[in-house]
Amino acid sequence: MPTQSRRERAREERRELILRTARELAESDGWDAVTTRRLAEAVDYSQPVLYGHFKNMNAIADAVALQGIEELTAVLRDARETGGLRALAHAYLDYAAAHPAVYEAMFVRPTALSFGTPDSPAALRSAFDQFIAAVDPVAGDDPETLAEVLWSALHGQATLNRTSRLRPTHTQARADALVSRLSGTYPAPADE
Amino acid sequence: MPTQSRRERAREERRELILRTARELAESDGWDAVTTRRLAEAVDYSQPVLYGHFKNMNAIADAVALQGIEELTAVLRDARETGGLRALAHAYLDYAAAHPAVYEAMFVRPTALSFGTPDSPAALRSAFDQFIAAVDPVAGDDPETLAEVLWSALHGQATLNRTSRLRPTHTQARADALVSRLSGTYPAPADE
DNA sequence: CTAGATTGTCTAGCGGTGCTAGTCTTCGGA
DNA sequence: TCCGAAGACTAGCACCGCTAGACAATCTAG
Repeated sequence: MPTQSRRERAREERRELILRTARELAESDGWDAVTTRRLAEAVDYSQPVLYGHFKNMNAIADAVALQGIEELTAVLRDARETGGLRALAHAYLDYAAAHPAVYEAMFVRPTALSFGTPDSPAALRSAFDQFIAAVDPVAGDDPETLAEVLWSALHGQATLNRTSRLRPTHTQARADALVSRLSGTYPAPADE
Repeated sequence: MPTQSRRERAREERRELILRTARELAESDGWDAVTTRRLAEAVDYSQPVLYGHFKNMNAIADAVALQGIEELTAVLRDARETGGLRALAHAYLDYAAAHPAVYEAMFVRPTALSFGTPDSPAALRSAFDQFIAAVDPVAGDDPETLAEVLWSALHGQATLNRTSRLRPTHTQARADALVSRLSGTYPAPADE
């Protein structure tokens, strides 16, 4: 049985090598640079080996996205428990800025991951739950809608920040303004 | 002079034919389907003709994006003048939903259009001015930041709506919730 | 210990992509 | 009328995702 297991272990390691390499390649040169040939070259195997582990190139990006969602969920949970809504917002934008390629795989590239409500990979639902928990204190009835508003607003900032479509000097101010307005605590408590 | 003009006119018509066809193709089959061969085939010319009018394939998408920005600006101006912030928000999302490929060319695909503040094609600045004007009544000092917050929030909703990452039943509710919170006119503080 | 089946891996190749060099043809101006 | 410019095309390069088919290594069974 150790034989069988040995093979499975090697196989799993190869899979992770591919994933890790793809992620690094994407993060350093963009997803366009992650081609079957280049990726195969980087892991020192031939292209067909990739297809023994993943259905196609897209499935590799999807797998990276899934990793990212789990990471992001942990980051968001921690931030929310520590510093509430404002901390969560900044943590989200920080993560997107720090891992642009992973972020792109998660939420920008077309993906086969199911987001609706059918059987989302649990990780997805769990990430979204952080948003619901974060807005709960300030949401009226229907926290889910407000959570969607928050998430999409952050997502918009993350993507437009990245593509240089917003003033790079005001990323913090935008995040703060969003949180203030959404939570209803803005005009600045008068002044002190 | 009519001779020279004749050529120029024909050239301009060809350019517009390419642009129109590319837009239709993108809108019906997605930008991935807009390849030099297919596009050339559709306009009944050979591929090199495309390069006589545009530097490369990306420049064609950029040109479509520029058209879209002008359209969108007009739509936003009209909505804002008629129904203020709320109308502008819904008009934005409606435009994005009605012309997904053009929207993608404008704000999702990597583009060579300069968004910063250097010499944005005027159309860009003019579109953004609609957001500033819309939030001005409810913004404190710094309407520009709030305008960026509004725009990115709408952009986030537009893109996540499109990729089925938000509940399709609640697009209106999300837009309304965003506008309410940003303008500060929501559940009514406290409860009555 | 050997025979056969399974698994791993590779080379080679298909059709498609963006883009360009080189050639020919058509047309406007002197 | 002749010539140069502009228009258009065929052919081709290097790359892409992906797969078929051959070969080598390994495990399983007798």
